[in-house]
Amino acid sequence: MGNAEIREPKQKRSIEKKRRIVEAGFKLFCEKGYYNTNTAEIAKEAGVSTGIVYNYFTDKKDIFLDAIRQYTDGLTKPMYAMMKEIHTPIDLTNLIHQLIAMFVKSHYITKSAHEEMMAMAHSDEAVREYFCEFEMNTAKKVVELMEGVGITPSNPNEKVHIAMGMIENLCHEIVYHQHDYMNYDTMTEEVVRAVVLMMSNES
Amino acid sequence: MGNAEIREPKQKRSIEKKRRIVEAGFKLFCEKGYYNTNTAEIAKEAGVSTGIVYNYFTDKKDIFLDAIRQYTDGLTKPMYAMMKEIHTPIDLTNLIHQLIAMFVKSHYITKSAHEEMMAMAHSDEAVREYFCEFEMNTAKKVVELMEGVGITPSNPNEKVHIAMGMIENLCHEIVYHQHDYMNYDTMTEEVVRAVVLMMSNES
Amino acid sequence: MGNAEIREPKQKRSIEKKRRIVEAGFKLFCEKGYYNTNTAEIAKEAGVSTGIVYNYFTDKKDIFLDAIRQYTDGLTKPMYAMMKEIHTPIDLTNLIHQLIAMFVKSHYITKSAHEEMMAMAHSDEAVREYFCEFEMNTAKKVVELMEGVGITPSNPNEKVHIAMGMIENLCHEIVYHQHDYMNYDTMTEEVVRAVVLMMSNES
Amino acid sequence: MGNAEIREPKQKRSIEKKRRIVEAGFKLFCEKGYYNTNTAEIAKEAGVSTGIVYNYFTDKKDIFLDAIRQYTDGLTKPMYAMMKEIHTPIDLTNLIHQLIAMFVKSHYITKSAHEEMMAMAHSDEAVREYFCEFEMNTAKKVVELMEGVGITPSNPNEKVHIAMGMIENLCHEIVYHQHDYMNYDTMTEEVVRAVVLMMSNES
DNA sequence: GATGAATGAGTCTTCATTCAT
DNA sequence: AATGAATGAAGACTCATTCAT
Repeated sequence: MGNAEIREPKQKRSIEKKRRIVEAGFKLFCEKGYYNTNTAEIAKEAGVSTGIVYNYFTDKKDIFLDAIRQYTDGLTKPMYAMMKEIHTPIDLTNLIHQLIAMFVKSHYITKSAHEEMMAMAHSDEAVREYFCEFEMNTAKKVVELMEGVGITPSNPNEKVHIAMGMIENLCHEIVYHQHDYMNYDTMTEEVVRAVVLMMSNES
Repeated sequence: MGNAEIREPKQKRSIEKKRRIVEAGFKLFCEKGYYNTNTAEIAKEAGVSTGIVYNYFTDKKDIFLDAIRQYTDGLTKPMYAMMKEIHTPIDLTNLIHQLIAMFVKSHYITKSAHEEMMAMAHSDEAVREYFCEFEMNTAKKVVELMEGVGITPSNPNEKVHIAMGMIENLCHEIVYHQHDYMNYDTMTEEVVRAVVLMMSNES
Repeated sequence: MGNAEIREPKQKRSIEKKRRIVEAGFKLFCEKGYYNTNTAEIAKEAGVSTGIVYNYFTDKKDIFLDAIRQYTDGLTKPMYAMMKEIHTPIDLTNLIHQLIAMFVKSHYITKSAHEEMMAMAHSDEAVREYFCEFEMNTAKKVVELMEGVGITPSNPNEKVHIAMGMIENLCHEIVYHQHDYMNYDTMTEEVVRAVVLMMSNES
Repeated sequence: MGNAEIREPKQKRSIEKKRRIVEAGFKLFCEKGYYNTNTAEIAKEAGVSTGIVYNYFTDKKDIFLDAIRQYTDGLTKPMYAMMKEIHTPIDLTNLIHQLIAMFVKSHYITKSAHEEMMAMAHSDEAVREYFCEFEMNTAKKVVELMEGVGITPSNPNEKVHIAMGMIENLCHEIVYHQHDYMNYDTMTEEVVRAVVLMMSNES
């Protein structure tokens, strides 16, 4: 039946249009959630007609998948860039601080993309797979980069995973929850300390 | 809306019926997500008619709110119970291990309730509020209990929050992601070590 | 996902409602064709809401399938009934005349159901299958009935098929085309004569 | 609508392009039906842009009308050619056999064009009219040709119509339905016999 | 209290047709 | 003449909620 062909835009204008749709979708998904955003809104936000969306994406979920690709890239690219700049000797404490600052900034930008992605991962195999691979790749990359600068803890995979989770949680806390019985500077200090301690435990 | 009165069931049979609806909703929300579960399914799973659901709940979201109440209770009650049993002197390492084991068990039961809840928190003020308060109360309670058994780290609020986040992440990792490049026993060891180290840092 | 359950109505009122929907669909499909009839129109014509249609049918095509079932039943039932009444000795000429009269009447009622069905058979496997089986069963039944009254031509299957086709064409001609350069009484006479001749050719 | 002028192409290249579009449309309509074929597919199959289609045709239905013109021409031209070659004395049996062979061949080529056309005739006045006239003209022409070779049955119009219908049905049966309880050689024999008998009945 | 049939607004998606280039 | 990206109206189907019984 529907052999609507999805064109991978090569023209500059088309690329730009596709980008605008993804961006619009991403923004709305984050603000209101996937299921509370309809395609008409996305199209309107992107400044295009509803029909054209389906020239670039197979369906609504396809927009979402592209959106989380953008989100994860936005998260990892600056991290990798930062870590490539590092040269020994390293002040690990300082480095983690910088990483956290960077992540917090990303979180402010990407808003609630992460939770939305996690939630989608329940019911959607493609999202789950993407997310799982993303986590793995990121962790591996970080382990590599750490090795490159002489940080070689025992159980590096596990530690990196734990540390990334802690940082992730911290960012969320800072960006969203704003529990007023906590001091976020203090919390950050504690996270940094814990991560540094963990990574210092040489094998 | 209208003047549909939501009755708080006093009769035993009614209480039981309401409980069954919440349980059915909880189960299905976890399995398939809030938006992929419809009220007819919930009613069927609960063994009641679709109409009766609206005698006990104002709307679908109301079921969800009750469901997450059940989820959080299921999470915290066993924890509180366990911690009340503790008497000094404490083997903190062992205690954390036990806590993790307990959480993992809860996670296996409650499945993906947590992510679903987080995702709903975006678009729904009531959910967000509930969740925020829940986290705060739990953390405070834990701090209290810790004090009671003589564990008094510096920045207790922040540390408890961080530790709970780590344990939460660990559980998720164990229950869902199954990254095969990681050893979960090792990961657990590392989490326990980090938490113990953190909590041992007396003020 | 959608496990919308199609209920086979047992209640009198429900059966009546399902019947009304099929009838409305049948009428509109015949008048305007399958693709020019939308579900809202069917619902309106049946005097029900659009939603309720999907309680009784899985989709639009399901209505169509039921409609053609009704059409074919309407076609064959009176034929079978008539043939059962026959007792030897037979006036074959008279019988064929009666059959044609009956079919013409059915065609006036069912309008263009037949062509619509044939057209649908192209693109839809279920329709094709149903139609093919229907033709076979009808032909076999007719052969049987003929044997029962002592009409035993050579190649009965083929002849019955040919004869039914001729009668079908004749009916269509009479009901729809109204070519004014032809005399339909004459045409009928000729069809009857040809069929009688064919069937008289004993094996 | 508008003032979109449909140009009747005079240029060789344009004529060729229009022909390609009709051919593509015809092919796809037959394969998948009118409503399951979209203009983009037709354009692609024809190797032209979607836009150019509307330079040669007012709308989608216009392509269809041209396509059935092509279909009917493909059907009648070889028939007329064959009948012109005939000289008395005639072996009517043999002639009908040849005609059937020719029609079957046409049917294999044109696939399901006929049913599609019939179905469209319901909802579209232009199609109905075209088809009605086509049938009439063909029948008249056949009667003429028959007279030319000395075949002059009583009621020639009616008989030709009936005979053409029988042959049409036979072809469809052979090409599409493939009922395996029938022998198509036998069926063909019977059709030929019936037609010959009918035409031999001189007035 | 209980049922489940009924409602109809809302959603994703398609596609004939147009138009800027 | 030609392109193919863009439009937007229309349609099939879903589902939270209501209400007659």
